[in-house]
Amino acid sequence: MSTIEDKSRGMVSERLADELREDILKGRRPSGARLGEVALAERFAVSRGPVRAALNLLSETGIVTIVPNSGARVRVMGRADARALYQVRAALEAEAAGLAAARAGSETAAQFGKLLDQHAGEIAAHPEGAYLQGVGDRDFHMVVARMAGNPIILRYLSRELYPQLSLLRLKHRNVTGRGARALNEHMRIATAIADGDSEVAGLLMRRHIRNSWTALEAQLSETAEDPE
Amino acid sequence: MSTIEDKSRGMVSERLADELREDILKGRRPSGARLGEVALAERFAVSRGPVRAALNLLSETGIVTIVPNSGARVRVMGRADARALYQVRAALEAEAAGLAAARAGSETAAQFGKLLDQHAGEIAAHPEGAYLQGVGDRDFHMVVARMAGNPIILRYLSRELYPQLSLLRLKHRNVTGRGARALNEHMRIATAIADGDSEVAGLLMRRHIRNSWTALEAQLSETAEDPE
DNA sequence: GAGGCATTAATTGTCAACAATTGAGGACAA
DNA sequence: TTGTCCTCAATTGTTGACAATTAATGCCTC
Repeated sequence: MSTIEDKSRGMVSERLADELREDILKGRRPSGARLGEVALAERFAVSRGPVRAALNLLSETGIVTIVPNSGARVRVMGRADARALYQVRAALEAEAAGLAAARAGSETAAQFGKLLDQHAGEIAAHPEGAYLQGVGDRDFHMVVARMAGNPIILRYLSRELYPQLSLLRLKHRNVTGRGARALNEHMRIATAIADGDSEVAGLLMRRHIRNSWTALEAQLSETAEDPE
Repeated sequence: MSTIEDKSRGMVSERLADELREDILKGRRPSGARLGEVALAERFAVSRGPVRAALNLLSETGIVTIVPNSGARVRVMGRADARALYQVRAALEAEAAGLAAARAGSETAAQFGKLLDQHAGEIAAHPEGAYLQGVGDRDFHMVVARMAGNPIILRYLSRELYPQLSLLRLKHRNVTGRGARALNEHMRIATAIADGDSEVAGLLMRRHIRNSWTALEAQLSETAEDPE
């Protein structure tokens, strides 16, 4: 079917990276799968140059690991990786929440209200756990990250940590009905940000992510494959 | 002279990246300088393939900016970039200090003592400000980052934030005798870490970096080139 | 039969030529 | 003189062939 498909704007290597990222994050090409350059080049009807560039791009985001002279594979996320990920996430998102609070304006509360109402509707429609894994939860966190006004934080979160999170969640689909609790925590964070209370916003965000980690860790324990 | 020089192990692209990074961080190839692929390829007697790979590597670290179809340049760090950098640094290093404290053992205090004694000696030898810019200050922060045991934090700090810091400091050489004060702050942080006091360690580290930013910001104001 | 070593097929790293895009410079018209 | 358009040189993006490294296969020795 699709050789490289639709949008012909931009560099081939970036379109390739987009395709591959979607493949990986959608569950095709499972963790550990080889990503041979020749195979990919044939699959997308393109030479090996752009393929290499695309693989390098994806290795930056952390969803692909490249070992020199051996090749690229879809990253396998272990328990230690997940823990490290959530630690960094807690630090960066707490900072982001604090910065966002410091920059909050008079219209901030209304914006958050609209967004969270929408999320509440989605949760009501899908009562059991569709919230956390979809784009819903990330939306809130992305909004906060953008509000922080720090391009480095935004880049780390959107380009590296969140893709890795998606990869991590591929195997632990049902994030047991934490949706309602998460939404509640989001609302409290939003209030603190809108109030301009940096300290509380950062604290609540940190706690929120810690709770998220606790829930995920329990799941990791259930489906325990390997001790480490 | 040197074509690619000495160590012939490893990939050409990585050796190239090392050479270029050193060139940039040593002050040759000033901010904004073009990094044409053909020129670099001839300069290092190598083809354009590895040059492209090396430039991509350096753009990941943030000391080179690449605009598609236009080329690569040494990054120009503005005031906003510096502020964002120090914000992220504060968040990540505070987290690292806290994690390090949580993992501290009985030998930690002795290790820090040895390191900081050495730093004190260096400061005594070079009373005016050689401390902060050299490898000395970074050494302490690197030790803390390693102690944290979080590979993501370590990678961000060593591979991205610190190179950018070096680039930023290229134009503001003399970090007015903050050496002694910085060392004092380091000692207090080390004590907190060795005591296993995560909260205080994180707090002190955050304050330490905030102080560092204040000092740098003053210098940026003095040599104010552009309003932004 | 098991372990170690040379050989070989497969894959990645590098090269040099080709295609496409960009930005500058100049000519021309208003 | 100024603004616009066109042309062209320079640079990046892509391609396919060549070299080097790796990992597995089979053979030989113990």
